[in-house]
Amino acid sequence: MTDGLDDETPALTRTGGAAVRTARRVSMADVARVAGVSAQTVSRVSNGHPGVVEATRTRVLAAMAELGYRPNRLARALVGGDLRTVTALTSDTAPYRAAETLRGLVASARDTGYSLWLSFLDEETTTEETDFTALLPHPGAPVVVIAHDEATVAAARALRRIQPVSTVAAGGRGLVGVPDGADWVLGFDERADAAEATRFLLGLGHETVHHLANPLRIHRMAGWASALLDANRPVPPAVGCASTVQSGREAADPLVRDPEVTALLCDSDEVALGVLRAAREAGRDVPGSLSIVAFDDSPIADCLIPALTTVALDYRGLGRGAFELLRQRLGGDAAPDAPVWKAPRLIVRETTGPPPRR
Amino acid sequence: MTDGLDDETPALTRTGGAAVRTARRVSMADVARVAGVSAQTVSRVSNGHPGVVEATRTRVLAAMAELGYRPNRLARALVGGDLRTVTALTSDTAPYRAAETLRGLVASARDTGYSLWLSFLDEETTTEETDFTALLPHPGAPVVVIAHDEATVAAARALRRIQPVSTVAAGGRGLVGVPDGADWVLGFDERADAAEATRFLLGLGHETVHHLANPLRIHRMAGWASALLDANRPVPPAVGCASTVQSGREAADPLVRDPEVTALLCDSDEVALGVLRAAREAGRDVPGSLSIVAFDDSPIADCLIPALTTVALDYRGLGRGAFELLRQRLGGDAAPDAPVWKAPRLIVRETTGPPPRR
DNA sequence: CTGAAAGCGCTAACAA
DNA sequence: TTGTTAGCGCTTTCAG
Repeated sequence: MTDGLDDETPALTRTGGAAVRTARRVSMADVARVAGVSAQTVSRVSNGHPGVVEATRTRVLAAMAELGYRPNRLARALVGGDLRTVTALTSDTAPYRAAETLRGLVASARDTGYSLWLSFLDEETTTEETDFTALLPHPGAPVVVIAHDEATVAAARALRRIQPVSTVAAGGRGLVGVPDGADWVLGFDERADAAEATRFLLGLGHETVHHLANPLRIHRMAGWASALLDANRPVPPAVGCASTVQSGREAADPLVRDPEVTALLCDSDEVALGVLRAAREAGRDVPGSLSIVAFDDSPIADCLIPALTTVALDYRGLGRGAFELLRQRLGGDAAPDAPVWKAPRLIVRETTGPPPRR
Repeated sequence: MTDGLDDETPALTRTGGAAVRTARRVSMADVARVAGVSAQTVSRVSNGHPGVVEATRTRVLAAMAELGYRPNRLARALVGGDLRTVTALTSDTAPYRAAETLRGLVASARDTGYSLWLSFLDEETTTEETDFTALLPHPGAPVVVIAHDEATVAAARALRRIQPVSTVAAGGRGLVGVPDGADWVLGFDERADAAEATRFLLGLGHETVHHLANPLRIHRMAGWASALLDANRPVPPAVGCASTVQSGREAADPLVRDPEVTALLCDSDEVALGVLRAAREAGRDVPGSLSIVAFDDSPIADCLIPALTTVALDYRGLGRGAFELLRQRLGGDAAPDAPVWKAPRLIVRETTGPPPRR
């Protein structure tokens, strides 16, 4: 190696087929040599340890800059240090909620110099008998599980057993099987949100409100039921569905054929889309003969016809919050006590109105 | 907190705040001791190296199983070995395409024992002056860029310069700025797909077809234009838009107000949803006065009202293909020459019909 | 066919 | 305040 400056990949390309190895990284030793200090001092500077006199510090920093030094996170992690990586564990990133939560997670991770390792729960592999260690970059790696279905909730629990401190289930609060109030769980106040939406529908004059619910979200159900009870209304059986368009369509089918059903609370915008289709096929006019309120306020809500009345939920903020909580539990910083996400907000659009006249 | 029942966290929790270290992993040395061989032999077995007599092999394997040994990938990578990790680089996982591609990637990665590192391009950080090394787990890490917009395309190009072998742009072929025919790029035959969709619309009797296009997808535009030209039809200016619902709605606005526009080819289902809304606001009936064909066949296509005529594209397969290609380029296996994804397919639903009578 | 030695890049512990 | 010694878990030489 002669000059500096080159970094990139000069002659290397021709290495011939297999795993081209990059031009020997600049290591701490290199920096140390240039700065005329020991590797240890470079380490201290690199990690912002106290007790390095300003003069040397500057010298080391200069050498780092000159050489384009970047610490090798693998080596750092190997000695028990921090890989500076969060593992996001989930079963699907396609649903709006999951995608947004992930985005929030990634954003704050990056802001703090963390990288994101993404692990998917295998759909086939059953129950808790998953090999979680295989899902992690290394044992003990901090993970945030983005919990929104049975598989992810089970995973959150199982992980707790293996890794006491480092797991946080974003969106988990209010899910069956996730201990409520656990300090490693983060989620919206689903009970209040559902109650509010239900009251809104009641206020429009509906006799009662039906619920197309994700069976996992017990707090939503509780909020819905109690709002009904408080108003002395009958509580119809909740109808279970997954949080997908198709599932919504199928689950809604019997409901929309029942003229008694005039107001419907849906688990998500995706579900509501399916409901809209089912209603149309059953000849139900929305909102003329059927009102719909959903949750999420994803980008589709605004453009559907009719546009969806829905509760806007800040999943991105939730993702950010999950990361903060994780760092905090890892002993990083003090608790970030400012509220992390925007308050939920019922956005009234076109799918809601008074019940049909009898 | 007193009770039992709460399972989890045995004695470990009390370690006191910071990074609880898990109960010392079992290492190669441990296995070696139990098997009565040297660590080196364990390594050989672990990596399937030849030249280990069957008897020892079995013994080592038994010891591994007994101890629950898992190789430490960080240590392995540190010595120049393979981290067994793919980095997916993209700007957003929310769009259906990106989400599905990612899924495919993750699926085949897992099947081969790889993990996935997810890196997001920073929206703010401009141009190619991004610090790509910072986006990678370690220098030289193999990455698949899921390219679908300017930022990702730029990233794909920039990465090439740094890492000759290991990048593959899924979905990149046919994007401006990605060298066509490059053997590190994988994508659908967008030209043919767009031409087919255009011909379909022409066949319905439309005088011409307008195009709400992602300006990056030149091959789509080429296919569309040439289908028009082949049929001796006028080629109207393509209207640019991003691949989002809102962008579709805005971009479609002038188009749907123009009665001359009777057929519209849209960049994605998301865009088409926005178009549907714009059409509705302009009082255009779909498909009565305006026909729409989109691309993707995402879950929403089927449930929109009217249901979307769209070209189904197998992004999941694309993701799988990208991973295979990557492995192959890394010198892994032979080329997987079986086609990796399902052929595109025009699914005719409810947004298409003959043009309005004049 | 198997083992021993050396070292990847880093940090904890101790010494100076 | 700084340097030295060790060693994380693994793989690559090179010997036996």
